[in-house]
Amino acid sequence: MAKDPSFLFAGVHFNKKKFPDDFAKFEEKRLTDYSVSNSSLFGMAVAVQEKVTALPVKKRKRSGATSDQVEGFNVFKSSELESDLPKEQAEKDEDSPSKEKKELFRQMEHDAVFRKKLNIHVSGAKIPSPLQDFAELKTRYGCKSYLLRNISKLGYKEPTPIQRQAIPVLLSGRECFACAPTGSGKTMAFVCPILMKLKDATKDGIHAVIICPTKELATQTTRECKKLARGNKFCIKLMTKALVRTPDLSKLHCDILISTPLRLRLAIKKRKMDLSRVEYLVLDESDKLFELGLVKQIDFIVKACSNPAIVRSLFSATLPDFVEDLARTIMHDAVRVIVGRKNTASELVKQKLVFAGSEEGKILALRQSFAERLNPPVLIFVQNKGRAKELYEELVFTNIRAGVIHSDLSQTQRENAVDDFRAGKTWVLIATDVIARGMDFKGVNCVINFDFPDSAAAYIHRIGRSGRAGRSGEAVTFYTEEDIPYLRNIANVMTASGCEVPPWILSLPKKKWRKHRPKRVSISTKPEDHEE
DNA sequence: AAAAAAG
Repeated sequence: MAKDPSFLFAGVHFNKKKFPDDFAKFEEKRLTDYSVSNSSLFGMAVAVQEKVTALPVKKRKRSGATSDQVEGFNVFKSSELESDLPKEQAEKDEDSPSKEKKELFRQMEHDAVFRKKLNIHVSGAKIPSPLQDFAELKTRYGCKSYLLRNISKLGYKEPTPIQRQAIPVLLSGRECFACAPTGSGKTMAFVCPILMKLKDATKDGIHAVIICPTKELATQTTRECKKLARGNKFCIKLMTKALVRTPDLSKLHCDILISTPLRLRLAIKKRKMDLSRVEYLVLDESDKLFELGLVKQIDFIVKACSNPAIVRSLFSATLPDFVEDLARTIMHDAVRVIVGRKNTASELVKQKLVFAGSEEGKILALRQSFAERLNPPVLIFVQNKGRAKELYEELVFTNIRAGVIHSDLSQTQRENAVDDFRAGKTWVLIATDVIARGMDFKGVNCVINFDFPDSAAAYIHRIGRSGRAGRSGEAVTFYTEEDIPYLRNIANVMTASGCEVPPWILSLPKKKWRKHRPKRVSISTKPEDHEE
């Protein structure tokens, strides 16, 4: 296993030198904002705090120190700063400081054991205890009954590790990096604290913003928010074309606004949308949002959210080091929550590699596998839009009910493709990476990587459409001669999540991700090609 | 290097 997890993103071309500048500028502004709106002392405390909290992270990177050592650092730090104790602990035994200290220490030991049991790794100062159960939301944080009712009605039995830790962190007003496997309930983990913190009396401005990399994901997240908020009069809005055209967008009231980056940036720029009162900003699939081409828009949005008391959080199943480094320059006293190991695939997915020989071999292998056993719903990922269209043409004339989705389709066509697949009208959905991230389809039994993925991160997200919410799943990845140099990168992910890989693949030379994707010959077994 | 993110 490679020591450096950044191998995962070796193929991502990212100008590390360039963007820290943008963020440095932002940071400058942020610090001055602090000194204007708050006391300058507070601004200084921020800088000092960041210096201190950066230490354990660096230590971890260099020496591969375990999270326990990192937590040990926090134990030390917290016991020094008892004036800032969480309320519930500070209230106890006010008359006897040594007893108070002991009780706190006992609690922290207990938390450390509990986190270890659940494979939760944390770093940062004064991290709140993980939740024992959802009921604790009421006892510890005064959560309203409607939300607990919705949580139970929606079938959440007990919190997943990311929910156990990220919810208390966000509720305590701390910024947060969160990395947890695909399908482990990250969306609920950031929506729930927002709903709890919103004051239903306020009727002005935008209070929380969630950014998603695709329209499909934004739509899904909006629906999820509305389900959790049911029975309450919160205003939850998806940033649609129609909404952008609303007259007087600058006076829009909305409790939670969900948007894709470009559309929101345009609304701020052209329609004077006002984000200065935003209290919560969530960057979902944050590593995707920090990719070249999107990061500038994210930067613009982050700057537009000028409320100095804002709580920002980053969520993803893959969190490369460069994203953390970049984000750390803008985050303030952030807590880092990692469930399991960073950048690993869901262990619920049984992964397989299949040598398909050539491009023609792939379509044959697909046809044969469908003839033997078609266990819908099945998702098929291809390299680009053109190939999605081609493969769809291949399957549309068979008795297999197939759908297709990619960004060349109209908004309605895209929506229909998702809806039909969800409703079971189509058994097989052919897709580009547009739906590789975050999309939650009920019980996808099998993900087929018809074309080899672009990166280990893409692989992890693609196969993560299956094996969600505790269900098992299957993933098959086709490869050809051209893909062999990159096979080992995927094989490493497979072994890390407990799947068997032929030994010869693991002994292949290490290779960084390609700069040029293979030009794949067209998928060409159309009947007319053969008959004429 | 493609895909996605506007209109």
